[in-house]
Amino acid sequence: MTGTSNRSVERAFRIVDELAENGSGRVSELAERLDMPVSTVHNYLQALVSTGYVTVEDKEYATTTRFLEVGHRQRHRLEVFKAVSDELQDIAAETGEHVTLLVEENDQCVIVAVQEGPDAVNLFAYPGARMPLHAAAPGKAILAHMPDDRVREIIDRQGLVEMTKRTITDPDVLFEQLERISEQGYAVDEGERIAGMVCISAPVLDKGDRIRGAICVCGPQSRIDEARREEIAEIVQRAANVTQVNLDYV
Amino acid sequence: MTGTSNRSVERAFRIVDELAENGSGRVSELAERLDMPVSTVHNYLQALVSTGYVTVEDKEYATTTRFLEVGHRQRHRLEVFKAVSDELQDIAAETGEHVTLLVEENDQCVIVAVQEGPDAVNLFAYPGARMPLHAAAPGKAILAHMPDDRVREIIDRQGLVEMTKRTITDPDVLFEQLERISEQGYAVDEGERIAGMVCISAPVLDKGDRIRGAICVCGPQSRIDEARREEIAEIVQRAANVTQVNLDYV
DNA sequence: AGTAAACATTCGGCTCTGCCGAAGACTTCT
DNA sequence: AGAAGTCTTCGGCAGAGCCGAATGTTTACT
Repeated sequence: MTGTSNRSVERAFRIVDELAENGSGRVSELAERLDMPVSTVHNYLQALVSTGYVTVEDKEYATTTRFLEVGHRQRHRLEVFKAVSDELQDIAAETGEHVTLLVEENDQCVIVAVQEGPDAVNLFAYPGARMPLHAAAPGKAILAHMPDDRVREIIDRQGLVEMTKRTITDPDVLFEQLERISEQGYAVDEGERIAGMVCISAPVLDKGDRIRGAICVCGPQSRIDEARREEIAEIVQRAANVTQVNLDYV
Repeated sequence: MTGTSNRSVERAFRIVDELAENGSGRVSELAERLDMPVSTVHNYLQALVSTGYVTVEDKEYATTTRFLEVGHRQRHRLEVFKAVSDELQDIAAETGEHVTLLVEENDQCVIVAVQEGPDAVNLFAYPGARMPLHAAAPGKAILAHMPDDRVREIIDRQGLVEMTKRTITDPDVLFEQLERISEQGYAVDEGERIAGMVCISAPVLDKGDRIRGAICVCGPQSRIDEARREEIAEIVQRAANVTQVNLDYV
């Protein structure tokens, strides 16, 4: 964990990040945005093209489907993804809402799979999308099953960023909630990440009680009252349970 | 297009490729496989970790979900992907088979989206998966709508690799088929890429008649006889047509 | 437990590579 | 046609990456 790095690698991926950010990318445009000399950016782009991770058409550079490929390959090796199999689709059909599978990675909560039910609201949710752990139901479900000092580390490094007026920003409040979540077996958030959205999420644990991910259902507040919330909680917990069992056979 | 490159970038992505290939990755293991000094590989991995594209847990290095993210972002900007919207799902439901959307990239045929119908055989098909253009129905559908000299260039660079006994390996035979495909509006292959598989594919063209991609249905030969084949051809062509129209509004 | 073997990580001095200014080719405006 | 902007090539220099060897750490075997 020393500061050992490699400028070229860093720069190459900064360029990739920039391309991913706003799809486009002409040489001088990138050079300006990244504050690098034009000829340098040009060199890097040449190199990236020759790796196959970037293409150029009419001087317009863009990332290729290699990223999709690498991403999907990794996902297929993710045990919790294999274990969840058709559960997401089943829940989506049963609840009609927006269903996701999420895992923790680098102190963040990352969507691994998305399944939209027939009534799903159009969230900006796609595999790979990230969010803070403290600011949504799945993240809280995950934190609730981590050792306390690990949670504290994450808070130290990432802070408790406010995403809406209802986001939990007080560590004490958070820890209190995590306690309750771990007891009741599922987490809820009401507009803590996106105003007007309710999310209900259950954790997936392995045999050693290590947290492996969370299954989450999201829908608009207007549609999800107290009663419906408990109904969904049941469904999500059941799916998490099935996944948990599957984990042993993947 | 000169040989200008950057060793560090090249090496970094060779490491990523290796990680993607077989998920695993300890330092010395990679060093051996890539024929690089251990300390060098170690340095690169450190650099890659600091970019966020690679993680390490217990000395085991792996690619992160960043790749998924970058891939999906790019896909969302791909016009033909947006235009196809729910068509794939509809075809999958209607035919019960394995349905894909593919595009050309760097002389290859790449899967962009997959939708499995209820009876779909389990192909090793995921977004980002690549195949030669000449060896399957979608690739042929795409080639059929490219200028002849472009096709010839691709053959020159890539050759006509034999994937099964039935793969087309003679340029003359290929050109003859492309002619017929372009006339009849769809392409078929019977075990040319995977023995025992039949694929039926229709091209998606834009207003300028430029080829943008292909929609493809795959199923086992046993289930797809002459009559069924024509039925599916109808369905695929209809979907391609809808997509084509949508292209103007995305 | 103790020892050995395998592996990961740090260090540092040498070399070669990435660096970028400037010039030259294109392209796109006015 | 000229001008302004952009892309690409070139080349000499500085410092970044390189990797052998030493050190620390884990694993495996006796």
